[in-house]
Amino acid sequence: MQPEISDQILYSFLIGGSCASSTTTTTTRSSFYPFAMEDTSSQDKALATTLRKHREGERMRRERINSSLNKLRNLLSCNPKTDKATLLAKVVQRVNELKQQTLEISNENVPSETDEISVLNFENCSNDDGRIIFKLSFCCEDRPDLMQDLVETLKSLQMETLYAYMTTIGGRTRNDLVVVGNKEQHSVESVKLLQNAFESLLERSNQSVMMGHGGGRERSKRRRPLDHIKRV
Amino acid sequence: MQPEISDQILYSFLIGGSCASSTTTTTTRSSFYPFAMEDTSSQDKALATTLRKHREGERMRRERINSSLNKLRNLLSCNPKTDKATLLAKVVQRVNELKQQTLEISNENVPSETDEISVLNFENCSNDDGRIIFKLSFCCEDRPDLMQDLVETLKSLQMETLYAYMTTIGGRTRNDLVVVGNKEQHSVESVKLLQNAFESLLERSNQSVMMGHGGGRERSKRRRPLDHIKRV
DNA sequence: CGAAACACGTGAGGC
DNA sequence: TGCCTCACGTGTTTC
Repeated sequence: MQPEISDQILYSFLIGGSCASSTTTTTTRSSFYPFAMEDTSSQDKALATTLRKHREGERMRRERINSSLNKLRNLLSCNPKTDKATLLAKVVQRVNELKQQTLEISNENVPSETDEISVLNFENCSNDDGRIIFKLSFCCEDRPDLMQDLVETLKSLQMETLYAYMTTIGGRTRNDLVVVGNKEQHSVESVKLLQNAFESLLERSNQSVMMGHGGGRERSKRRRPLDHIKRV
Repeated sequence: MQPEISDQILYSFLIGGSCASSTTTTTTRSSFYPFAMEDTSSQDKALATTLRKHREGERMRRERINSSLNKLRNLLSCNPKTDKATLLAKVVQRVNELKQQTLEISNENVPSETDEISVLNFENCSNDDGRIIFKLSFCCEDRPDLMQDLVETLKSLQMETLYAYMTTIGGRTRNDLVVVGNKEQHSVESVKLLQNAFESLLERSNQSVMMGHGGGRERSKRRRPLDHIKRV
């Protein structure tokens, strides 16, 4: 876009043609014209090449930056003409969102070392389709028939599983479930039902674990030093 | 940092002091000095304020951009002195990573409309601790005893579940499992074992579904228009 | 016309 | 010293 100024003009300008930068310049200059070569020493030439390198380096730098900016425009799939400031603001927002998402996912599914239950209903999920949705999370000692137990518990409560994220590490398991019930049979109060049902489920887990090998079913082969931790 | 040049000098320079930009300038200028006030008309003053606004606007723009850049420096938790180019390159990389991560997670867990099985072993997970790890994914019609069936199948194969991500939507379910087996009993060949075992598991699923209400267990109450789709 | 965005070349400063 | 990065003010374009 901008017309390229030749180096000749450039360094002549620097040496002789200083205007705003030099306040001592007088009007009585014998030669102001750029191509008056008698004034140009080797020093001036060196300065000129320095400036040229500087200029080119700066251009490369701008290219690198703008290259990344364009990539970001594509990644956020926004208008190619989006200006830098708004683009970067959007990038900040997006990175924040993505960071939080992955954090939630990766942290949520790590089994805790103590037994826990959490039940809540999704008030905001009020699409009025006659269903009521609950989120259920619990951590406990793992056992082979836990899944079966879980399914039967929900069946007895007349509830269905929508999503289940289950993680088992070293004998302990964390389960995050989204379950639905009919509104004819369930209300917000069913939170307590779920709570009670899964408390007894965890209770059964503990008993089965505490009975040891001789009693009920055999324990998981892999043990990690968690058995000594108190139950809540 | 940079010394602020007064508007006076500035617009005088613009009008009278044109050097490199104007090629028609002659040496015979009566007044070249910036502070020759006799030349300053109201037009010049207007031009000066225009320039001042322009300058300030540009400063604001830079501030907005650099503000976002600093936020990104914090978000990526990298050195506050990281230069713009490398910072932006890192941002591109990070956004790509995060995008792919969340995409994998959110897309992987949507049940497909056709029955599918995929088994592979993690060659790269060779920590030589006597265990061999497999990743197992399958989609099929949902049924109440699926989980129990799954657990029993793995038990018969002498394998344990490390992670399980299960999603059920409208009667169809997708299960992604990471299972481990002992290296004394299992090798890479066990991929086929798993494949066969879960093919028959899916086969049982189809039979139980096709038997309808009269036969086996009752079907899920929520139905979506998928039953007519051919099985593979 | 003004407001806003961009690329440019330059001076300053860090290593 | 030279190389690199930044902030700055400007000329230009677009709406």
